[in-house]
This record gives sequence, C-alpha cells and structure tokens, in this order.
Amino acid sequence: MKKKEQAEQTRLKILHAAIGEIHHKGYKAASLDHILAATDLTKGALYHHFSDKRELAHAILEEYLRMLVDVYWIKPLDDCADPVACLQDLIARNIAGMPDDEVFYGCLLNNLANETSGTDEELRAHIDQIYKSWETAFADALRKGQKNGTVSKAISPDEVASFIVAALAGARSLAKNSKSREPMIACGNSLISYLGAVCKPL
Amino acid sequence: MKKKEQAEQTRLKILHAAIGEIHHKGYKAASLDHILAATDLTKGALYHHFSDKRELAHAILEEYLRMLVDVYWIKPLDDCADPVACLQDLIARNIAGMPDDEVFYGCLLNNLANETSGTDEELRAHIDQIYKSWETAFADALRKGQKNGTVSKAISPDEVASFIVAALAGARSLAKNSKSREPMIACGNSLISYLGAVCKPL
Amino acid sequence: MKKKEQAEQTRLKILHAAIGEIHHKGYKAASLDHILAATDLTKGALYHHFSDKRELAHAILEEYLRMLVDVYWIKPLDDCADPVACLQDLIARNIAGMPDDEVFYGCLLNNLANETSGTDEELRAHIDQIYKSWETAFADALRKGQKNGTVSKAISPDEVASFIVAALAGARSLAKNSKSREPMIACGNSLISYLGAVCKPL
Amino acid sequence: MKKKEQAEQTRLKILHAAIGEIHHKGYKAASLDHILAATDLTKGALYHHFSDKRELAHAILEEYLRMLVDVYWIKPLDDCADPVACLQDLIARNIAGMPDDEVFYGCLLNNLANETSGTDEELRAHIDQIYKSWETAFADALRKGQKNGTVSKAISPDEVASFIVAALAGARSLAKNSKSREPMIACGNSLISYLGAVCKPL
DNA sequence: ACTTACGGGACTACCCGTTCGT
DNA sequence: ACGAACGGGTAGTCCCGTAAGT
Repeated sequence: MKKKEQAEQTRLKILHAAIGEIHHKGYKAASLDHILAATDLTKGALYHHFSDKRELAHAILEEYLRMLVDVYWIKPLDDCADPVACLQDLIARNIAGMPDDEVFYGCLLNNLANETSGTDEELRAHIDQIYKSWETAFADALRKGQKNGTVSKAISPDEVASFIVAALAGARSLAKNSKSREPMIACGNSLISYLGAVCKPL
Repeated sequence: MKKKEQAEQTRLKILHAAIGEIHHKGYKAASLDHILAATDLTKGALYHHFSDKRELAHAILEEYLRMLVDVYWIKPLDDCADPVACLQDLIARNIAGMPDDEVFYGCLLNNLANETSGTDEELRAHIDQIYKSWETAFADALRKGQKNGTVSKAISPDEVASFIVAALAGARSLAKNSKSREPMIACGNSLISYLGAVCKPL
Repeated sequence: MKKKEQAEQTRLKILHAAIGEIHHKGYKAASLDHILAATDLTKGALYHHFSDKRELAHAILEEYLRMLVDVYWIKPLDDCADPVACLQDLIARNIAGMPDDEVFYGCLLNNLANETSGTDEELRAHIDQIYKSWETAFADALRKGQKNGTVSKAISPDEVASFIVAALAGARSLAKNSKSREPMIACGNSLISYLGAVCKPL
Repeated sequence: MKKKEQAEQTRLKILHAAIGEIHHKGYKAASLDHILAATDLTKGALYHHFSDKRELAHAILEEYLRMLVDVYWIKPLDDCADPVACLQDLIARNIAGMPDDEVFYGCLLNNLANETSGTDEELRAHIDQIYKSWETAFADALRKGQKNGTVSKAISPDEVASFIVAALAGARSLAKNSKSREPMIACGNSLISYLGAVCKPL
C-alpha cells in the first residue's frame, strides 16, 4: 500500500509543476519538458498518470481550480443570513488577501478560459461548468436573501451573480496586464457600492 | 507612386489575415504559415512588412484595436453633457449591436492581454496603454460630469472607469466561454443600474 | 497444478492478442500497450512470459504459424498417391475456404517475412525455416510422385515446390493490396493448370 | 532559374535517401532523421518539399517505382508479335540481370504494399494502381497474342497476367527471406514452362 | 516588393523495457 | 504470476525566421 501513496505523490508533483508552468507561460506555451524538469521525473511518469496535455488541464480544473473556487467563494456563503453583507465582505477580503504574484500572473481559470475555450470544446465546457457553479452559489445566496427580505426583489439574482463574477474576472485581467493591484481595488470598491446601492431593499 | 499603394495593400492583407487567425486560435497557436495561406502571399511578404510575429501583434494593437476602442468607446463620449446617460447608452448600444461571432470569439484585446502579458513585456505595455486610454476617456467624461453637476462628487472617476472596463472585459470572457450572449446582457444591465444608482448626484 | 494452467492461459491470451494486432498493424507498428489493452493484462504479464517483442514474434511463428502451415498444407499431403491431384485439390480448397478477412489482412507469415527479414536476422531465419518446411513437404510429395510414376521426371521437385509457395504468397500480397479475392482465384486456377500441364508425365 | 534546378536537386536528394532508408528498414521503421542524415539537409528542406512521411512514400511510388515497372516490364512489351516469347524472355532477363542487393532487400513496391496497405488506404490505392498497370500491360499483350494467334484462346489474359505478377512478387519475398537467388530462379523457370505449356495455342 | 528554399529547433505523443511490490 | 509505476529515448510534425534570388 506504500506504492499507491507514492504514486499519488508523483501525480501531484506533476500536477503542481504543471499548474506553475501553465500559470506562468499559458497553456499552449507550457512545455511538458519544462514541467518535468521542475520535478525529478520523466516522460514515462507523466504519460502514466495523464493521457495527454489536455488531460493535465482537465485535472488542474477538476482537482485544483474547482477547489479554489469552492474554498474562497462558495463555502463562505453557506449559512449566510445577509447575502449582500456577506458578498461585500467576501469580495473585500479576497482582494485584500490576494498575494502579489497571484495578482500579477492573473487568474489561472480565466487565463485557461481565454486561451483554450475557442479551440477545445471539452475544456471550454469544463471551465464553463466551474464558472457556472461559482455564479450559482452567488445567485442562490441572493435568492435566499430575497426570501428573508435582506435583498431587493427588484434585482435578478442570476444577472447580478454573473455580473459580479464577470467584474472580478475582468479586474484580474486588467490587474495582470497593468502589473498593478489598482484595478482590483477599484473593482472591489465599486462592487461593494453596487451591492449596497442596488441590491439592498428600499 | 502606385507601387507604394500596392505594397500597403499587401501589408493590410497580411494584417487582416493575422487578425482573423489570432482571434480564432490565439497568439501563440496562430501560425504564420496559416496566416499567409489565407492570403495569396508568402513568407517574404510578411517579413518584408513585419520584423517578426510580435511586430504583427503590435501592428494589430496599434492599427486595429486602438481604432476600435476609439470608434466604439472614446469618440462617442466627446461633447457629452451628461456622462452617466452617455455611458449607459453607449454600453447598451455596444452590447446590443455586437455580432454573434464577435461574442463567441471573445474580445481580441482581452485575449491578447491574457495570453501575452505574462511573457512579453513590450506587448503587455502596449496593451496596457490602450486599456489606459480607454479608462482615461471614461474617467475624463465622469470628471467633466462632476464639474457640471451631472455626476456625484462622491465617486472616484478613475475607479469607476476602471470598474466599467473590467466588467465589460470580464463579461466578454464569460460570454466566449459559455458560448452565450447572456453574460454580456447581465453585465450591461447591471452596469446601467450601477451608474444610475451610484454615480448620479443625490 | 492449477496455477500452471492458469499461467499458460495468460500466455495464450497475450499471444492471441499479439497475433491480431500484428496481423492488422504490422510488426513494427504493433504496440505492446495495444496488445495488452486487448486483454485484461498488463506489462508485468507480458514480460513474465516473453523476454521482449521479438520473442513474441518468435512465439507466433513457432506456436501459431508453423501449426497453420502444418495443418493446411503439409499434413494433407501425407499418404498421397497422386501428388499433382492432391496439390491441385489442396490449392483449390484452401483458396475457396479462406475467410474474407484473412484475404484482406494478408498472410501473417508473409507480412512478417517482408517486414522483419531485412532487419532481424533471427526472425528471418525462423521464418525461412517455416517456409522451407512448407516447400520441403511439397517437394517430397512430388518426389514420391516421380517414383510412383504420377509426376513427370522432367521437373525439379524443389523448383516446383518453391514456385507454388511463391505464387501463393504473392497472390495473397496482391489480394490484400487490391482488397479483392481475384488475385487468389487467378493464382489458384493458373497453378492448377500449371500442375496439370507441366508436372504430369507424358 | 538556377534556384529551381537547385531545389529540384534537393528534392531528389531527399527522395533518393528516402528510397534507400525505406528499402532497408521498411516504411514504418524508416526515420526521417536518418534520411536527412544521409543528405546534408535538415527538417526544413524535407517539409518544404514533402508535406509528411506519407507524401514521401507517394513520391517514391509515383516518381520511382512506377518508372521502374514501366522501364523493366511494360515498355519492353510494346510492339511484341509473340507475347509468350516476349514474356519468357523478359522474365528470364529480369531475373538474371537483377543485382544481388536488389534480391536481398526485396522488392520495394512489394515491401511497401505489405506494410502499408493494411493501414493507409491512400497508399494502398496508389500501390494497387501501379500493380494494375503492370498486370494490364501483361494482359493486353496476351490479348493481342490471342488475336494474332500466338496465344491460346483458352486462357484468360487477366488471370494469367495477375498470376505472373503474383508469382514474381512472391518469389522476391522468398528470395529476400532466404537470402538466396534460388526462389527467383525457380520461379523464372517455372513461369517459362508454364507459359510454354499453357499459353501457347495447340 | 515579394518568392522560394531552407535552417534549425521544439513540441507532443508515443513506445519498449525495467523494477518493485504483492 | 502478475500489476503498477516509471525510465529513457525517439519519432513525426510544425513552427519561426533567414537569405538568396528575381
């Protein structure tokens, strides 16, 4: 049973190196050789654990990015009485707590989406699924707020959810491109204002 | 004198084909051979007019994308008395008027930004410059509004401008990835609400 | 004692899958991984029973192809009083009774011979040995016929035997390549005419 | 105009090296790197003149093997009054005149046919076309003989043609595999007997 | 101004074989 | 006896860029 653990360790080592390489260079520009050079492994190990490069991307989506979205954006909304306040808090904390290199390298999910969704239908669908789960969590929270009277009934939860995700994704793009935190701060402040002004009941 | 025009025509033919290929496949995945195959030209023509692939991208940025931003987002704000109304109108019209394939292939500027800004400093700076001019136009309009009393003095023009651009860019990302217009509509509606609720003076 | 049988069963399972894969794809193009995928086994099993890919080919030759030649071409000539008639009958029956896919995939022995004999001396020798036993059976039968007067003494049994085998092998090549049974029928008819016209005593 | 000739020279250099490599190692086992190492050229030159490995094979078929068949087997039958005699002569001369290494490496056309026809439909069709032109030349000659009374009307020209080609191809296989000229001599003698005994009119 | 020929390198995707464990 | 993990190497493809020619 030692072997199984060791193998899983190896798999994760490759996955981690792949995350780094793809985050830094992009999916297409990422080189499997570089990924392996970052580990102490060789081609054999890689192609034992992953059938090809696309499978690596799928694994990153499923085992890494989905978890990140879950931990940072979905889980914290469980059992939230006042979704507007929760979302404001969540946005503020996530932006403030984001490490510099995360800001400068951009959002891996967003990067992957932009680069692959046009050419790889399966990857696109996979990414879409993750984005959808993100939006759904926001929308569900807002719907709950509409029921308990903390959220204005005039807004469409689905639209607001999609808007917030879009704004956050766009801000990460701008931040990466301007090598500056400012777009994210601007986006955070604006979203907080927006939520307070538009989504609260009269 | 005719020769000069013919040559310029050739240059533009390549530029056009490059725009299409890069928009569809992405910068790295775009192949110079494919670009040329889409024209009736060969390597010699390309490398006569452009020093290398990066220069092609720079030309696309300078001669195509900068113009698009100008025509669609900056020029329409000249001589605008009520910037909030102008922006709301602009956003609504741009989203409604965008053709389907533009929606599905995403924003070329945004695609380029995501793919190249991490690895090519010059391209990043060039793209940033275009984004900045976009944001500046929005911010200037808002500042003018603050002076003539049509815009709330409580908001930061720079932050709001950055926020709007970020939201639009993010929405285009989501739309491309979900193969649907919905994220853009949601974003448009929400931005319009936001502008009305937050940026108007009391 | 049961273990031994089970192991032998495993060996045969691999051998069978290898025969199929090599027949369809050729020796070089055949993949050990594909062969194993066609069974429910893995590398460990293969390399337990066979030292390497070449050994697999040797096993196919020794345990499968030699047997086929024996059953279809050598055994039927035992105790044959009139070898010309026997050969004519044998050729006609073998061609008529050959299933379509056998026709279209060609003769495995011939395929192996063409592909490996130039690069692997041991395989070449092994294949040659099988061909030789085939020719020898024909030649011996003809010699016996010469003794009992049913075969013309003017012909060289060795040459005729070699000729028949060559014609049959060539016809299978042509049939495979033309995806048609016709070359084999033409060859069968012609060989029968040849035997009747040339090998019968005056 | 110098450049065009130089380029054609380059193309032929690659083609020649490819013929050698594929003849010696087989199609699948042939390495493009080895082919190029045999010339003073690099990948760029190869992929400028040929789109891929299969195209190389097609070029060998079209520009080399078709010509060989033409020169050695088809052209000599033009203006032949007595096809049986012509064929007998042709077969004898071709076998006698064949250099040793040609015998030992086998017939490139036959090798290609055996190795590729099962997996590449286009190559199969191309090879078939060449074999067909070969058979047709034999059959046409025999038909002419039937008209002028030098060939028995009892035989089917198409079947006999196919048979001769099959026998010759098979003999080259056996010769290659046995590293001996004997199978070809046996085949030549037997075909000559066959033609005399079966195809001559009574 | 533009074409054709070519250099030279990189990438992914295999493949065969070994080793360790069970 | 067999499974699973991994080593190590090579193959074909394609790509960007150069340079000589016209």
